[in-house]
Amino acid sequence: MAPPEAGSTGPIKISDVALAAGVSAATVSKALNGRSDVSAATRERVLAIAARLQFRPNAMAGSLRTGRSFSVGLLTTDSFGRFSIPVMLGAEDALGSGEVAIIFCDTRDDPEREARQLEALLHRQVDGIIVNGRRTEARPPLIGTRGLPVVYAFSPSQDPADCSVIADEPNGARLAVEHLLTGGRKRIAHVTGPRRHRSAAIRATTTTARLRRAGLRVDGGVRFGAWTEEWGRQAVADLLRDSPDLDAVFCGSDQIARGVMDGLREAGRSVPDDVAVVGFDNWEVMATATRPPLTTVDMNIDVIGRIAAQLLLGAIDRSPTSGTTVVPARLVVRQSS
Amino acid sequence: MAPPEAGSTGPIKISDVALAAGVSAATVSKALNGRSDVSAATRERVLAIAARLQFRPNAMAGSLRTGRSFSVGLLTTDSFGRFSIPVMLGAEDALGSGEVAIIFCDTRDDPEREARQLEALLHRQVDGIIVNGRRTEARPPLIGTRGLPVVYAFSPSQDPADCSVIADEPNGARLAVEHLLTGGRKRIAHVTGPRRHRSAAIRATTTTARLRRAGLRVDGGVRFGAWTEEWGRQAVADLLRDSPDLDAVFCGSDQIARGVMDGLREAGRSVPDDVAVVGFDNWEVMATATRPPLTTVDMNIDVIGRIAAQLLLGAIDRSPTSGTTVVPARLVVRQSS
DNA sequence: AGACTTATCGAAATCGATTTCGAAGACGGT
DNA sequence: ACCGTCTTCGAAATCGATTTCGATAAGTCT
Repeated sequence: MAPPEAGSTGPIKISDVALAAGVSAATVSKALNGRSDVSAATRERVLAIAARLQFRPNAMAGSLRTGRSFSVGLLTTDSFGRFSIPVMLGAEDALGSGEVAIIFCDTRDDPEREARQLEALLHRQVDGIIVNGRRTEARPPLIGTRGLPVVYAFSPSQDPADCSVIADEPNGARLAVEHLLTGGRKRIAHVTGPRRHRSAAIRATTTTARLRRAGLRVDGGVRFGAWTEEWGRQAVADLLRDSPDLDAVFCGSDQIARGVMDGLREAGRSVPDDVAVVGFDNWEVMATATRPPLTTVDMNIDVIGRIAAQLLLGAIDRSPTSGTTVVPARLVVRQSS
Repeated sequence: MAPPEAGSTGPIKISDVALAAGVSAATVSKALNGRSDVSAATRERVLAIAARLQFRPNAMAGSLRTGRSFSVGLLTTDSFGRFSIPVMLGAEDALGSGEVAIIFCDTRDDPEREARQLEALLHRQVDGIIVNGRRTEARPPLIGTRGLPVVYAFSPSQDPADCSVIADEPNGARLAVEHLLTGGRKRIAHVTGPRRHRSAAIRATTTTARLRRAGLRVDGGVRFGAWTEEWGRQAVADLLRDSPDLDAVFCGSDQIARGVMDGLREAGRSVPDDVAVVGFDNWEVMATATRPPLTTVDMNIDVIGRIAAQLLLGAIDRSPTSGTTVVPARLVVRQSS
């Protein structure tokens, strides 16, 4: 019953289909790709046989012809995946989940390794590259890309002419402060990361400015420290000593917020009744584990990934975008405010 | 001075190098690949010119010839990256960081999507596939892989003949219990995840068995619940009521351990003086943020990824491995025990 | 019937790198 | 001087799918 399947070695090639259908490989190709000069009867027969044989065209042969590999590289310094995973998921959506493959490369923060990975991606003829990092500091642009489209996601390029997609951190900080102001809070403190981190500096500056516009000051002054719970606990202890009647704390990260809330609880302050707390990052595992769950700023990193991928596709299709695209943040309100 | 670089359109091909060197493409190929029938003088000249032109052989042409794409798919249901990222990093190491590319595919837990992703990977002629999930429950094997090498990492296949690499959870649980016993603890409780989760069941069974071997019982009985801090807090409150003189809690996850430690502190018990706590997962961000830092079991997921990749490479080289490989866990001792 | 259009198909070239195999030249030995 | 050997190189085939273009057959029109 079963036909001899034409030399059963290896995967099915177009010539196998052609042989089984009694036509040439050219006709099979035209039938499968909807070209016009094939009769309806032949087309149907070819389609049926191709389906029965589970024929899958060899992507590499096509790529060799077209010069497009239908794959992009994702070069990231974020080994933990905190920022690279959302970028990747967003990009995957935009790239048609399978249409264009994402090749993941972790540089482990080693420039030499990054150069090697880039070399490998070029060798592999990727159609474009998304560069990602866990810092919002601008990073040195890739060198030696030889005209290949590159989009920087989350961590922008130092060259403003490059195509970068970043989070709107000032907007995020403003959303948080305005939310607290709307809730009637007047004595708002700010605990954040290291002063030298761009993210910390920007969020602090924006917070200070927005409060001044409301005729207020950062209660207790901006507290720079580390992105850790430990620092959150310590900072809130200091704050409660220096300005005991604060009624809100805006934190530079969810981890800090966690420490702050622990500190407040241990000091006998209730959240949100006595003190409201707002975080930054919307790191679900942190924000939903606090007591009560944490109101926080979400930078929409998946959207950044999606837009980066869209811009990359545009650049691949010869309509490159230059400059920086800013993605608005969003406030996720839970019970801590 | 600069030679005309032979029709400056697009990337450098081997024929461009051949033209510039005044030899044939065949000779260039042999020179670059260290074949023997090229004179030393010619080889050096070709090498110099290829370097000057920054020639990079087209990987797709080679793949078309050899039938190998030098890429593998990583098909995962773990969108959060908690388990897929370490697997990916380990695999990247084993795959020579760039030699073999990793194509990341997230199935979003949707079987239909998984089938599409698989189809795309096959179409792309990947040399093999690593399947990953966030559960340790056995999962249905991939169907329609047509002889392509597949290795299941962390989340094994239901078919015991498939090649799976999993964590040694019983070993992990034993390490934790023995560590507590060595520390002189006698009244050891166990708080873990949902009873229907394989991981929870295995860890509980192993814990019970190991304690019995020491002539002890699980203090207060195994407490099944959820993988959350909330559950950890609640469970420890119950435990302190039911068996107030417990001196250790082994937790099924680091998140539970966090809740347990918070509960203990609020009940006035000190860790580790009054009660020792051991977690499971070594999720750094959790384990290092507790007070004091958490002793916990590390399943060596990166090693699982590395071994999975090695087995996959073996299978690609026609020496397939069948059956399940178990990777030992390791105890990371911090200050909570 | 002869000229012309249209529909349908296949042979061959193409993409870029590699490999096989034959050709040509250099050289040594008798 | 002639034959054989060894070295060095290049023409051509190969991988698989697509596309161009020419060939053939069928049908249409005067």
